[in-house]
Amino acid sequence: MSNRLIPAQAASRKYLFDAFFSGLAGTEAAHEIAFKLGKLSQTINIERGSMAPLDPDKDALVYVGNGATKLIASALSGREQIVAFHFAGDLVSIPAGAWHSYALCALADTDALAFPADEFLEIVGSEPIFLCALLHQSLTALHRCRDKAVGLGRKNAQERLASFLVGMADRIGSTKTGECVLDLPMSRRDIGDSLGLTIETISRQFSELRLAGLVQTTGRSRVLLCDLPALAQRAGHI
Amino acid sequence: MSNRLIPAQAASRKYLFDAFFSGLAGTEAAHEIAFKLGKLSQTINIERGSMAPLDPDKDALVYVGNGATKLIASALSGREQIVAFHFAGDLVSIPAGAWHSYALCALADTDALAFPADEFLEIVGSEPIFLCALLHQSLTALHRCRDKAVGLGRKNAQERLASFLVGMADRIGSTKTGECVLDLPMSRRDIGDSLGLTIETISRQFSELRLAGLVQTTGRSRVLLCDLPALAQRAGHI
DNA sequence: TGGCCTTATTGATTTGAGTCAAAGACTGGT
DNA sequence: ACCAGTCTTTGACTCAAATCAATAAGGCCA
Repeated sequence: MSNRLIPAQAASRKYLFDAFFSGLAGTEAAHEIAFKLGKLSQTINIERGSMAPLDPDKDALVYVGNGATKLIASALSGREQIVAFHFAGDLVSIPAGAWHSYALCALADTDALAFPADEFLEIVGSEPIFLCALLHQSLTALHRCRDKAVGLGRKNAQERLASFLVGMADRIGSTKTGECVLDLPMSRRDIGDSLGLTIETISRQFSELRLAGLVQTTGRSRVLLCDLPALAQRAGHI
Repeated sequence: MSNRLIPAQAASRKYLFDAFFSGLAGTEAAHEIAFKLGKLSQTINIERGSMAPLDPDKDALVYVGNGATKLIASALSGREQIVAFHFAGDLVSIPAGAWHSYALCALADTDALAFPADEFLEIVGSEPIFLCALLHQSLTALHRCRDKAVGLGRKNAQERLASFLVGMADRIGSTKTGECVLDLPMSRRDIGDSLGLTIETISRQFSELRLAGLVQTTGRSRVLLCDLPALAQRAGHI
């Protein structure tokens, strides 16, 4: 049983769809489903900083082939909260008509496949292998979102930043022996919007972590996490 | 395709399992699966205020047959965040070995069925109808959790409480023509732990909403929401 | 019904993060 | 290599919610 979708290596429609689909093949019915999904899918190339062009009236599923995205929720009076980051191989569920309005925005140039959620589920609804993959993706997203909620509800600025860094290390860092090099594709503002803090507070907390010898920064995006266990400790992780 | 599990009417093991299963029946393979799941399931009766006795080392799935529960996440230094509330008919996914430790606690006497998640998925992995139901439950939970994250990250105390009340009205209130009567099974402390606020702040915000004529309270648990649209407006909903 | 214990409300004070403001450092384009 | 514009850092001050403290109300049991 395959639970993990794999990232795409190139931007062309064929590669993108193949990458998406190759994580799922294996059954006899797969060919027909591939055909239907192929027709249903919309290839989107989102350039850094712009929004995925999604129908705001229908729930969407988006497969992120490569690049990186943020999922932004907007409440009244223009306040924005980044609800999740997604990287190559992730599948994002974007609800329409919720309390807040959601938009998917690229942090780097991104190639993706978009599907209307209900039709996707219609097609895939009889194929366990797809459903399993979807289920795992959504459970992973749910568990991440809960951990995020703990941070937003009960942690101070430093714990939130530490938690964010540990989480990113896990997803996009190159770790070895307690150290980790991270190239963050998001700005300080994005980090703030994700952690419920301001850009100034993020900056101050970076300074403190630097002073404590837990991280080093190079330029705007490169971060060296010197001591992951200590950072996880500061993050309030169990 | 059935996406919704139904609540149990009585506490006995048979009724509980039947209620759980009747939301899912329909295929030929159902009988065998029912048998396997029956063997796998553990009936638990959790009394008000106590924790579900779950193996802390294995991911769990819990079907809440009746009653009400809170899912609590604990970070270091004993801080607790309520990550979700669940009512009759809900299926809860509880991860082990995450950043925070999770526990399911009953708000009222509750009857539930507990399953080890991996074995459950093993059994159910080939049956689309179960997977669909699971998928829908987890997507609903994910979308709720995201909306909660927006509140925790970007809303002030009053907006959070308004949002909470509107959400509860949706799930357990009896609504008619813009008004709604709610009997909250959770204490002010629970509300605070869910909204990332203190009990005092909750109390003050209730007072303000009362003063604004948006709610009336009777005793500790009864709340009358006088004007749902206005409340949703205060909640910052789009 | 009365008494006791728990939970909720209200008030005074403190504090951590937000806001406003200014200076410094990257990055991309020419 | 330089310049312009954007992003980041740091500092001074403000404010919303936390904390501390005391009173009031609600619910449960004898």
